[in-house]
Amino acid sequence: MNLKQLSTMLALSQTTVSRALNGYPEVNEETRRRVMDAAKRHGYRPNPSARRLATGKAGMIGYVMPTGSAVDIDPHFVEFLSGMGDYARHHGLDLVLSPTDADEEETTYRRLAANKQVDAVYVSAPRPADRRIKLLNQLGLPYIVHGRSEGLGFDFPFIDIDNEGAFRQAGRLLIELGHRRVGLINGELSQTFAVFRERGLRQSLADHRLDLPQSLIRSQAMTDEGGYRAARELLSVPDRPTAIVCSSLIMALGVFRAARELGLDIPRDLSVIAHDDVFPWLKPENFSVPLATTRSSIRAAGARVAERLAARISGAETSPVAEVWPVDLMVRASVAGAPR
Amino acid sequence: MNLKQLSTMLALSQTTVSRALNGYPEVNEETRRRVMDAAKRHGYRPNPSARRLATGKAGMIGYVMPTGSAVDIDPHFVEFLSGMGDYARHHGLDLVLSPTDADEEETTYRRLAANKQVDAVYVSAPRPADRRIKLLNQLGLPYIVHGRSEGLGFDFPFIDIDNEGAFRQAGRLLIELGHRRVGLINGELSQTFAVFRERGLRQSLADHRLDLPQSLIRSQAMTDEGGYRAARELLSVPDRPTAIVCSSLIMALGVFRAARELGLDIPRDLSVIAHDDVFPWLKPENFSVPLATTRSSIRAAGARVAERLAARISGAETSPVAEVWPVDLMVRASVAGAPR
DNA sequence: CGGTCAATTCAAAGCGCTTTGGCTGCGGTT
DNA sequence: AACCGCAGCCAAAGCGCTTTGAATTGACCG
Repeated sequence: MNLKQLSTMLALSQTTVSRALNGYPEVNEETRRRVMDAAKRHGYRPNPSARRLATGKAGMIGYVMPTGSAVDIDPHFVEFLSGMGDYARHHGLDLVLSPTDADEEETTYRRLAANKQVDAVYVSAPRPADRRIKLLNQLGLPYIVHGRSEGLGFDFPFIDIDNEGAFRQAGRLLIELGHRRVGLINGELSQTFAVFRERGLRQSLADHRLDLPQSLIRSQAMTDEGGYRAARELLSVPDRPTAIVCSSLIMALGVFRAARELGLDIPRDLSVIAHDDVFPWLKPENFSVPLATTRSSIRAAGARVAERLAARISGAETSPVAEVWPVDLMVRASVAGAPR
Repeated sequence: MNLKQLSTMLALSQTTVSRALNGYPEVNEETRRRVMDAAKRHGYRPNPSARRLATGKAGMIGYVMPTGSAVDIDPHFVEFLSGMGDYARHHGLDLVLSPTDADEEETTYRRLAANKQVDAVYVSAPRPADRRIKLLNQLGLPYIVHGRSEGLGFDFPFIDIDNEGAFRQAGRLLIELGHRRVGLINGELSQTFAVFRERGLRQSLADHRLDLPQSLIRSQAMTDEGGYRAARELLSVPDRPTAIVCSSLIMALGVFRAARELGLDIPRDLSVIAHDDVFPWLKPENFSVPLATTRSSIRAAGARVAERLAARISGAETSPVAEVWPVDLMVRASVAGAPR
């Protein structure tokens, strides 16, 4: 069932039917009703390829997905995706993933833009001075960055959580509890969020004339094993930290394991705070000692990004709006006063 | 730069240029070279919408993604996706995710098929007698199922791992080690894989005239908390199992925690074997006691599904090929002889 | 009563590509 | 010398939709 068939069936022109369906005003209300009705009854659905060709709009949101044996997509991605799906579902948007070799990202963005394969894209895990953002800006393809980038020299639309504030809060709490040596187990510093988190923690310490020496920092892939290794290293020196702030729940698993192996009791000997992106399958309150966290739902962020992308596509949003979400500090049993 | 421009530029017809580019034989080799050359030099890329409209082929693989606040996409999905990406990337295929309310899946499949938005789809997490499979079969949209379904009354193309064999092996090992009471912490039985795993374990026990009573089985969502709860229940009775087989690494986290709380030593008091889908961020060898697993890379499966979908699209594969992958049993320190 | 205007409707021109159905030469046949 | 067959190329017809520019109609105006 296509437009032509439908319109002859109704003894109307394709023009009118098309307009009736797309809500144009210059169509008689009764005619519109007839058309809508017939369309529904015959299950008419406009062919998206044809529509795309005619309008140049794709009705899709794109994501350039770096892949390759060396690239691990982390589990945060799927939560974020769920969030985008939550929004997209109600707005007839589909999501297109374009898998790409890590070193061909640029080509892929260009292709998506040139072909108008998608109306907008989102950029995740931005790095400082991220080249993708520069490129997108120049291509004129609508986009939203999930996270932030620094040193780009222009404003761009993003949504991010207040990573700096989150870790500043975490640090402040620990200091108030008497901790003086606080360790940081972070994601890789090539990611902006990790830079911000370090900055936040450092600042809370500086506010109390305390230091965050390099020896107390580890920055690496956010895996269970990474957390474990880092914690072993930090905790195996004589002057070990009495508290650790850590960038993900998965890393925290490794931290707990390391503490156990070293015979350190949480929170008596070691306080731990981790950032929680809110996974349905791993919850901080279920850790062997309920884990204090800085919490922000990455899924909610996904939904919001989709919403803003839709706004940019429709032209409702045009300026480089910066949106920073506050982060909740959830105090749980894994923090306590510093051992003395 | 479009076909028309390119062809006038070359003083050739669109027909010839199109054919040259698409490798049709009725084009002079030298002409073809010239065309190819000019196309590359000017960065010509055929507009996919136009091509789609003309050919009816989409160049995309679809996935109907159930979403909604009640629906959690589990982290396996992203690994699977990575795998599809690994293949798709080299073959110019994009992936389209159509987020859908759980109860509108059927509509979405129909839409994808009717509009030819995608050339093929894959179906994940199949249930027994899965209606989606029935529907796809009838719609004539190429598809591959990742996993199996039973009781459909016809053959369909799928790829699955040998869940039954895996858990049979796991059971056999435990029995040989002297275990007589073996518990099962499974995913929900609405999923076919869970049915197969239970069947496999039951069979290994039956081979030795042993029973798998309902009291030793828990089937539920595969979360850390689920694993914990189930393990607490199984282990809190007087006649507790001496071994537990468990359907996922994430659940195993909860099992370990429960054992720790109950003062049970792994493997002295309790042997544990879990199924490992191979996550880069959580590895069985890094558990507090290295965890024995039945292992199969879900990412590899994703790549293979993409490959077979491509084959079905091109017509290279037509029959309902069933592909079942063997599963490796990785024996590690979490299993030992039964306590006596 | 001719003319104007707003409300509706329509025919037709694209959008950029693939594909059908020729057409043109030229070497080779008979 | 007339005829074939084939390699190579082309014009034009779609694919199904949106949108431009015009036509039609009836109400309303002076």
